[in-house]
Amino acid sequence: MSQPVRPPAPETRDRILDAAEALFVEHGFEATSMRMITSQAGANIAAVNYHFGSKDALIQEVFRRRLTELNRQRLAALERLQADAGGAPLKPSRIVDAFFGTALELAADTEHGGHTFMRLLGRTYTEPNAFVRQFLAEEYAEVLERFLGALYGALPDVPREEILWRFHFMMGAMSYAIAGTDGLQLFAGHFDDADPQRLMPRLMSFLLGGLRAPLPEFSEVARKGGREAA
Amino acid sequence: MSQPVRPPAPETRDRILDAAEALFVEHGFEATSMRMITSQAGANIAAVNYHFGSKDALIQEVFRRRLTELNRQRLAALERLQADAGGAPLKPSRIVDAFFGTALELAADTEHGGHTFMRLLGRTYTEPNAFVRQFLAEEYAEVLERFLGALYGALPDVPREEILWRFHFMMGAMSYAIAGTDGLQLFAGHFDDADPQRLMPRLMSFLLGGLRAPLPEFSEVARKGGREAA
DNA sequence: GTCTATACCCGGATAGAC
DNA sequence: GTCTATCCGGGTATAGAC
Repeated sequence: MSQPVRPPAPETRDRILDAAEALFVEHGFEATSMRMITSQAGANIAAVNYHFGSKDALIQEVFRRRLTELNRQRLAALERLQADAGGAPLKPSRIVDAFFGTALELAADTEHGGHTFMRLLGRTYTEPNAFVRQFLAEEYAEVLERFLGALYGALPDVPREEILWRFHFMMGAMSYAIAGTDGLQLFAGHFDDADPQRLMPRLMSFLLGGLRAPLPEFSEVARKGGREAA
Repeated sequence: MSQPVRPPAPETRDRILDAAEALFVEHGFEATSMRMITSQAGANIAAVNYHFGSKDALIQEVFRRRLTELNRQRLAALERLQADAGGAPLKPSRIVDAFFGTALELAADTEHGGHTFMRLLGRTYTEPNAFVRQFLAEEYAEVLERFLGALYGALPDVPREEILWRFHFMMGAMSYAIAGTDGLQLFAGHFDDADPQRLMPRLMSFLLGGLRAPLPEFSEVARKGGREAA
């Protein structure tokens, strides 16, 4: 019955990551104590510090193991589009789908914690915590560069600055879309149809409508009072 | 020289609120200690507990004093629209402007802390903290009811569920719009033009484009793999 | 009514035994 | 690799000064 090499039970570390991810979603980073995490993971308090070094480093690792994979898939989807197009300009809707659709697919995966993670990620973009923001910016640098470049090429008539802002707005909409699938939000009691299956087409319509909207006109004079006029 | 009634120096309480608001924006709720707040406000540690009862109650009061006024203005703007229309259906763009434009105007006020507050509010919609969410939901109940009703009337051909979701998406976009005016976000280094004056038209174009987008089609079969096809 | 000093318990981090 | 003991800083409650 002796197996040649029993894999050296790489358990504790992963159990801590899973427990932390779930608890962070439910309570937030700060309200989740290391004692909560380790007790849920069946580990000792000091195990977090041993395996990760600090609570902050644990948070970072929770994101890293998921985000790296998500952004890899996003880049792969974009590269597939570009290969299929063979040099021709891409359709903006495809690009948007490669970025946001991939994320929503992960959010739809309730079996392996993808949904849990995306809820966490969505609200973390605006985290005040400096090290979290710094880390996210680094993790996203390449993907943003590539997707923005693709959109610039797909929408040559739209000023780049405008595309940049609209991409930013789209990320906000997605963040709230994911958060909104979980009740207990501002619209609690209003949503009759929170079917995750339908979220993707709903969000995609909205995002593309916003991305393709007529360009804004900037009036040189202050526009104060513009709303008051009938 | 004896004045009739010297107003009994209602200072400490307000100084604490101002200090808390500023520190919450910079560090977040949890990372801001009561000792930081009271020392910045020139007050004793126990003053928070005396004036507000707890840190949570202080957070709540920071929001209440600003949010009540913002939502009052929103409702006033909506009522003005309805009075001017005299029973005729409202233009969706006007409704959107009454809600989001009013908020952005507050965000543009850097003199009296409006900007500071809106940054804080934007990221708080998705707070995991249960009591904060609960409180926001109550503060927003009436405004949401009224604005959604107005949009239902203005867009009779759009399913209400769809309007609801799109309103939710719009709030996400606005939240990120405000957060994006402060550098140090994901897009740090990308924005060349973060002029707050231009943010309003930019965001409005996007929101209206999304709101008026063609309705999504829900396929009955699972759409898995739809993106992979060329 | 307003404010202060202080004591309490909980949470994160670390050292060192095993 | 894991656990125990301990330290320091955070929120909170209270007693009492003004």
